[in-house]
Amino acid sequence: MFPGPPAACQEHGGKGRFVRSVLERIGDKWSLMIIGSLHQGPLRFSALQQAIGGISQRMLTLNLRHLERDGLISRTVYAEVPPRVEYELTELGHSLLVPVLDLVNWAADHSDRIETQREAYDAALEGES
Amino acid sequence: MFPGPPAACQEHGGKGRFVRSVLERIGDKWSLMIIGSLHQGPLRFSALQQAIGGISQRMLTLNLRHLERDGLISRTVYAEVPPRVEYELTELGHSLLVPVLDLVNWAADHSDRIETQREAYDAALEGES
DNA sequence: CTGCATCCTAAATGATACTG
DNA sequence: CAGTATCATTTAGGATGCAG
Repeated sequence: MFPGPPAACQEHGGKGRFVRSVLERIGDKWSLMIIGSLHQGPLRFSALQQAIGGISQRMLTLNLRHLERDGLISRTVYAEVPPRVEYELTELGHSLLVPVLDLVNWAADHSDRIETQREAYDAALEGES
Repeated sequence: MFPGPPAACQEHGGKGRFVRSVLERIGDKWSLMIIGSLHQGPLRFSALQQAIGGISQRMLTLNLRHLERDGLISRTVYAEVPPRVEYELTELGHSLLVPVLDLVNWAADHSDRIETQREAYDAALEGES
């Protein structure tokens, strides 16, 4: 399943085979934000789309299926009109929520510093050319 | 810079504007693994490529530039023959390392359970069709 | 060894229209 | 409302060749 011959994350014993695919899922463009958006409880499809902002209906659907496949979120359909579908973190998803929120908080705490770094980097490039 | 009109991660005050771009960088397919691979100290280009496994030269170069631009890693060129280039986490990168390693450890701890979930999900789909 | 440039393919994503 | 399906576009990614 993994192309490279050497271990992906050798620091975690021999079972690192799947660690990589898990990281790839977590490292999806939207997964972190989806999981983070569900931290306070279940949300329905449209609410989730609003909370994330900028994600298309198609991408949200696809990513939700992926996360559901991995057992990180659950999908509940209510037989009503109009139909209502709620997504919620599973127990497994909640355990992932802890490190994910740490990461989101880190991003929030350091976002302006990174912004500064980017500007400095870009400015230095202009000076070279 | 962000398409969606509503706040990206509203749970973090008004400065959530850049949080999203930071999360997108962190959520890059390779960034997590690159940062994780540097946790024990500096690595040169080829060593990094081996440690990650499966990443092409081009992608590694590009991702390293991105991380360098964000001030997360530093690039040091040694004037030798053959040339040697070492990449190392900056102070900012080290602070990110903490939550990143938590995430990697989570992935390692739960990879087999997720693998099971995936198989169950796929099996259930076959039963439907 | 490092890494940039180029070409080319595969995958991700957006827009739109349509269905239960 | 919550999708699915399709098409068109963009982007990521790999392969190769060349340069410092």
